[in-house]
Amino acid sequence: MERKTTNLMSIGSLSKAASVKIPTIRYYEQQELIIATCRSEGNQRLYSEKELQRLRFIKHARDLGFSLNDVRELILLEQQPSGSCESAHLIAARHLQSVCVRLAQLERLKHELERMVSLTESAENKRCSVIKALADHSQCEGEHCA
Amino acid sequence: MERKTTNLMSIGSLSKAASVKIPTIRYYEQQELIIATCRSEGNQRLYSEKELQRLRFIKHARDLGFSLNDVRELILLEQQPSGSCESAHLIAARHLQSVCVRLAQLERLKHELERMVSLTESAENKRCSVIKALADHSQCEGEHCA
DNA sequence: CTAATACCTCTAGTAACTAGAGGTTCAAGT
DNA sequence: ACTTGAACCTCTAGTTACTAGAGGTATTAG
Ligand SMILES: [Zn+2]
Ligand SMILES: [Zn+2]
Ligand SMILES: [Zn+2]
Ligand SMILES: [Zn+2]
Repeated sequence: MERKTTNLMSIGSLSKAASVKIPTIRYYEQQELIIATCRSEGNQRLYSEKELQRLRFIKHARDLGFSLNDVRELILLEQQPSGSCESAHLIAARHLQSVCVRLAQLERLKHELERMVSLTESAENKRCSVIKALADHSQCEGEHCA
Repeated sequence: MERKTTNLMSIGSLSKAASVKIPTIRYYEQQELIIATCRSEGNQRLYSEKELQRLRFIKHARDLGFSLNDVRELILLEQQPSGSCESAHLIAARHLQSVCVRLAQLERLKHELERMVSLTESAENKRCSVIKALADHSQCEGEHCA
C-alpha cells in the first residue's frame, strides 16, 4: 500500500502552475469543469496534481479555440475507459472545420480592408474615401459577409 | 420649392431592405446608432430613405468586422463636413491590423488542429491520441496561445 | 499577536445580439 | 363597420467566457 502524500496547493498556486487566473478557475468550477480536491478548515480550495493536469488540459483546449462545451465533452470522454475515441476525433474535426471557415472569412475581410485603407482621396474632397467605401458595398471586390 | 413626398417605411420594410433583423434594428436604436424619422399615431417606427442608407452603412461595417463602437465613431465622422478623414482612415487601419493578428493566430490553430486530427492511434489503445495531444502542449509544433 | 496577503461568496458588467412574454396597432377582407 | 391575423410595441432575460468589484474571512510571516 502506498501512502498518499498529501501535497495540496491553494488556488493561487494552481493558478500560477497552470497560467489560469484565479477567477477563471472559480468560473470553471461553477461550470463543473473542475472541482477542488477538498477544502481547508477555513473553506479554502485545495488542489492536487490531478486537478493541475485537468486545468492544463482545459487551458490547452481553450488556447486551441475549443469551446467550454467541447472541453466539457472531451473531459467526459477522457474519463471513459475506451470507445470514446471517435467522439473526440469528431469534436476536433468539427472545430478544425469551423476554424477553416473563420479563416476564409477573415481573409476576405483582410482583402477588402486592405483595398479600403489604400484608397486615395479624390481631388475634390467631398467625402472620405473610407467612409464612401463603407457606405457602398458594390465597391467591394467580393462578398465578405458572415 | 419641392414638396417632400413622405414615403416612409415600417421597421419590417426597412429590415428587408437592409437585410437586418428587426430586433437588431431596435437594438441599434437603443445604442443610438439609428433613430426612426418619426412614429406613427400608434407609436410604430417609421423610416425614410436616409435611415435606410444609415442602416446599410452600419450593416456593411459590421459585415467587415468593425465593432459597434467603431461604427458609432465612423457615423459621427461621416456627419462632420471635413477634417474627419484621418480619423476614419485610422479606425480602418487599426481594424485591419486586428484582422491580421487574428488571422495569424487562426493559422497557427489550424496547423496544430490538422496535425492533431491526423494522428493515428497507437496500437495499444491506452488513450485517444486527440485527448493525449490536448493534455500535452509540448506535443505541439509551435505556440498558439491567444 | 498583529498586519499583510490570500482567500471566500455574490453580483454585475462586457459585446452584439436573440428569444420570449404579454399587449397594441394596422391593413385587408367581409 | 367589424373582425381577424399579421405586424408592431416594450421589457426582461439568455447567450459566451470571462473580468471587476464589494464586503468579509483565513492564513501566514514577523
Ligand atoms: Zn479619407
Ligand atoms: Zn462590401
Ligand atoms: Zn482517438
Ligand atoms: Zn499546444
